[in-house]
Amino acid sequence: MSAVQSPVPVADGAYKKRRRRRKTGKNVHEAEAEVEVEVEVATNGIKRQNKKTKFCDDDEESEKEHRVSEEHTDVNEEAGDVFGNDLGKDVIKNASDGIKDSKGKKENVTGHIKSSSKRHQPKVVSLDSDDDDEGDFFNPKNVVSKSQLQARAQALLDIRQDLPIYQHKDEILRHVNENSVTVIIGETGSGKSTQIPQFLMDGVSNDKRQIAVTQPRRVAAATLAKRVSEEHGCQLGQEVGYQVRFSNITSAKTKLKYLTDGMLLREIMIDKNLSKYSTVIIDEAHERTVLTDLVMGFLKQLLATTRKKDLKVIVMSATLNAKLFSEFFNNAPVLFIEGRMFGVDNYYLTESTDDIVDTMIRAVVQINNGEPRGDILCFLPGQEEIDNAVATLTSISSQLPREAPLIVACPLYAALSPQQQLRIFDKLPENKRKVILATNIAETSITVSGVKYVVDSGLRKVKVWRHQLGLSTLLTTPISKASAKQRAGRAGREAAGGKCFRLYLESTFNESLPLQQESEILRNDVIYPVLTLKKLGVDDLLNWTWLEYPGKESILLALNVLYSLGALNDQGKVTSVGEKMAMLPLPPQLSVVLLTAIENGVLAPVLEIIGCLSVDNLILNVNGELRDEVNLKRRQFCPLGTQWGDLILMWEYYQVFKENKLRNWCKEMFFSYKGFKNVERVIHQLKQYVRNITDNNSGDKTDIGDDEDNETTQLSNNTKDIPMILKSFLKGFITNVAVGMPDRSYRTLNHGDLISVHPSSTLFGKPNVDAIMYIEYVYTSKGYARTCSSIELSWVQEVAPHILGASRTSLHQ
DNA sequence: GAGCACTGC
Repeated sequence: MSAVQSPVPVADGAYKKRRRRRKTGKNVHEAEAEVEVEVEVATNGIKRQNKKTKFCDDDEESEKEHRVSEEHTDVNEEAGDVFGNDLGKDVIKNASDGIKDSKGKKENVTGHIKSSSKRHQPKVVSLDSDDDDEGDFFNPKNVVSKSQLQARAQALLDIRQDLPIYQHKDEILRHVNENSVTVIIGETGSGKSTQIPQFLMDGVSNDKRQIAVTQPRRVAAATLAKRVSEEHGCQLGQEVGYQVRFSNITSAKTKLKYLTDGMLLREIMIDKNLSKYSTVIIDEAHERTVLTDLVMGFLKQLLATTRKKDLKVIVMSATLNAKLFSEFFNNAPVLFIEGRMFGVDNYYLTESTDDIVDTMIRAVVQINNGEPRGDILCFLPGQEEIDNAVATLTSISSQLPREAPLIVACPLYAALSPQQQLRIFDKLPENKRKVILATNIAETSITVSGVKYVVDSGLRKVKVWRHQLGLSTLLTTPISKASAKQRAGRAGREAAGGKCFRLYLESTFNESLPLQQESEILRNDVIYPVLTLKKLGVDDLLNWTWLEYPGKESILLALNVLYSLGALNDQGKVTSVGEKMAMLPLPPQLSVVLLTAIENGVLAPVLEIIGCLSVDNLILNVNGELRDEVNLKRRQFCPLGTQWGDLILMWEYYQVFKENKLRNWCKEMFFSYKGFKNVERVIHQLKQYVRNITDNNSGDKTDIGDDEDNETTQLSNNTKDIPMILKSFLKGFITNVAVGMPDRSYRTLNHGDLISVHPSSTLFGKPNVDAIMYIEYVYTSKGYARTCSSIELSWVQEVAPHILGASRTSLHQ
């Protein structure tokens, strides 16, 4: 069975052009003109084509003008003329495809926000530099004088006042004042994330409480806080600050705080009433991360009870989902704000193909030969496709027509080292054109400047949790319309004339792409959410205020897992172990490991291994000729890891790093220096949590030796007790054991399924061991166990006596 | 026998 579906049949580089037209506020239904579009194809064997296509006004990507009714007027889509003109109908359709579905249903739509000419674009700062040794993204070191700050703020004020949103300050404030929940829909570039919080801050200067603005990503929280502090004319961390994991740049003076939604959830666990906040703004709600969903569920609950009168909630989202949010918060009013994106023309294939990389390359070559200057951003599903495309483009670039710019292909995905990632920001000479081949990382997380052309495969990889099977699979699937739009928008950030080439049929876009991606809470297991709810005393999980109900099966599975981990008792109440697990900033399984390690007296090494597991892309992949050489060099540091597998291997690497902390050593070994620095921060943070936990248990004190010269006997005595370290892990990953079979395969202990050691494991390619324990199971082309350790089967019985007997039968089938 | 998308505490 192939995991890769190719839903977007693609042809060899022939595009149908579809002009997108900017609306002017006149009758938008006026024109259906025909234009001749010439598409010149220059690769070998591809014909030159002339295509006639429609010039139509079904405007998905271009700037929109949202006209809306007087406040609280019910808008019926069928009755567009409540607006007094044809626009009304279109506004609703554009404003939210969700609303489009609800024919005849009522919507509260308020506000009218117009456009103006200049654009607002906060400076993009690369935070991924390998030189960043500091824990904080931004931390003001050199204090600037008050007058300098104010001069800067005054300069920025001109830009701010030119934003469309600025003209509607009073209107926005009025709606927020009159409603406990307001939904604000705004496109990229509308300035909603920077301006609305400031409006509120100016409006409630006598309130001692804070305004919180949540973001799904840490970098976004930090970047926004920095920008807004400048606009506000203060030092970052004074009136305006931010708080994310590992950095809290706030002070007693802070009125406006940007934070990640995970951070706010943590604050909810400490103070259910969020009493220090007057207003909570949920930004980027359309991304529908698990954490954002949970926060919204809690806010709804809070508004229904204790904070009914004095808490203001604002949900901010891109154009989709207005209906979902509005209905969830008891038909809260919806405000629309116009964005500042330039129009992007979309092109589609006229014929389908099954080789996405090949088609991508043809498209790039075609653009390079025929289109004016401007970088090309390509979206591909994964690393493999990107590496292939980069290799091909690099090899053919010298054979391209001399008059065309020279193609410089740059890969971009998370597993690349920071240095490699930074290549996308290089300035190139006139005669070269940058072609960035990226995963989804370029859709939201990394913004590249200079992009004028986007080539979109229409695919992405998604991790899908199958609760029936209890495992996750990594699937290549079609993106959603919302995603397609977001990707296309990357060509319209800086100038007009951007183009997006979609490597699928227009009918595929219209008819088969889903409106938006399935939310994360439906795709993932809900072990962490369920534990969080239990910790907060929610007993009736099935009837909790879920923004989207994850399903009974999924919840029951989570309850089962939590029960077997000891987090819940027979009655489904959270145990003292469960309480601790909920507070630890770790996945529940790793929390169990950590707590077990305390009992087993192997806390120090286990903490270090958990630290390594918590950091992504620590040990980088090496491709090509270097691979064997690097593997050989790495091996000299890990005599134990070679024998015991990946967990111990990581630990040995970390020991070497800890000794000298050499940047060059990391570079040579293809380890991420920055990653190891992050491991240190995780360990440091976890030690603080462990100290809190053990302090609360009087008499059961564990010295965790936070600093080097304070290492106690408990730490140093047992560090080489590998079996005890691995047994601690086994406690949390007892379900992830596979037994070595005589035919060199492995079969899982609980179901007897076939499983393979992932090629990235040190155990890969070695003779079978007695049994393996793995941290993660992924199904791609087949079932793979990642991060494997060699264990003895007898340990399973030792750690969890009930497991082995029960599963014998399935093994011998 | 040969390969993982992206976040968050």
